[in-house]
Amino acid sequence: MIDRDPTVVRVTTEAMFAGLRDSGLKITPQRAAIVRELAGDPSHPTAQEIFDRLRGSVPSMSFATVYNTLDALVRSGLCGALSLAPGATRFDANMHAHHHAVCDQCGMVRDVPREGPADLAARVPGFSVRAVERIYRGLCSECAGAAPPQPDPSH
Amino acid sequence: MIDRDPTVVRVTTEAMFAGLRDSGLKITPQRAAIVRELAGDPSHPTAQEIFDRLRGSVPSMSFATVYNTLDALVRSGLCGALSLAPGATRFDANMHAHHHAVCDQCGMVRDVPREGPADLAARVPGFSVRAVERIYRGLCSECAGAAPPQPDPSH
DNA sequence: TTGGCTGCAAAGCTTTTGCAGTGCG
DNA sequence: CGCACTGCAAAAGCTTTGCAGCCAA
Repeated sequence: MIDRDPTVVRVTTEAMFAGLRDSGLKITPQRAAIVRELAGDPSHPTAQEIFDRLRGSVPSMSFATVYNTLDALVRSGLCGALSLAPGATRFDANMHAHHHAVCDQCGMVRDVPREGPADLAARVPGFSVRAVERIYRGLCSECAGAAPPQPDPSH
Repeated sequence: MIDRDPTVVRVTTEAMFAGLRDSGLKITPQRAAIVRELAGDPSHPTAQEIFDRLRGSVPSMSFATVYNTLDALVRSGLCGALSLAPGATRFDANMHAHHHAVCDQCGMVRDVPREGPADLAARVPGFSVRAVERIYRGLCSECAGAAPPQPDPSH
């Protein structure tokens, strides 16, 4: 499920192109570059990070275009937008159902496969549940070395 | 667990004052007002909302003080900071272990009691899990009426 | 008394918007 | 060929910072 080998990247990229076409959206060089960058990066980059990486290869790329394109992808259901910690929104090309691990220290976000049956039997009175998402909070292996203790910032 | 009757508000307020003292922090009129406002509000207000509500009763209140105080409370483990959706951080005086329901439409955040055993047996390879948090995404009862369909932004 | 806190204001970061020109389909 | 998309720039929303004066302990 944490599958980011070249074949999967290609398949994901193709699926995003097809999805854009299906939604009646145009495939421009800028969008193609953003899609390729996102599909090939499992680290959940921010809009800023994507922009910075593409400046070299697509010099005319503008900030607004990155936001516009990511917004179009999210609206078409072709990628996910994650707001799991303070700071910029992160984007996720992995559209399989999965959870996330977030490092308290460095902010890293990693996919965590969903094991066992979905908790879609979930019922919350007075609320129409569409999806249940889990966030594993803690420390990534890099930060776990001699990390100072930290109070729980998320309740 | 969603307990916000006057008695609980008083207890929560007292606990926050005691916690501030224990952390060597001063209890100023501004901080007292912020603590009371937060303890009495189960709706997870933003810093802006708290500021707006206190403008009337504490005219000298400044924006930076609201942020400073909320930051002090979070650092001392006396309240939680929630980043569950795009937009401003929300604050939560409920420090019992619980989950959250987030409305896709209006952004409302509601506490959801944790039922059954904690999933603290959770294990993620290469990650040191401190807490597992669940987010129920969907529509609140108000938005569920004739709400236009919405693509899953967080899968 | 004094170090921490407040208020003000300015800056920083993230995201959105308006608009004229461009190019994909 | 037309309309969606792009780039630029400015603005809007959220949060942090610097600093002089004030006050809780």
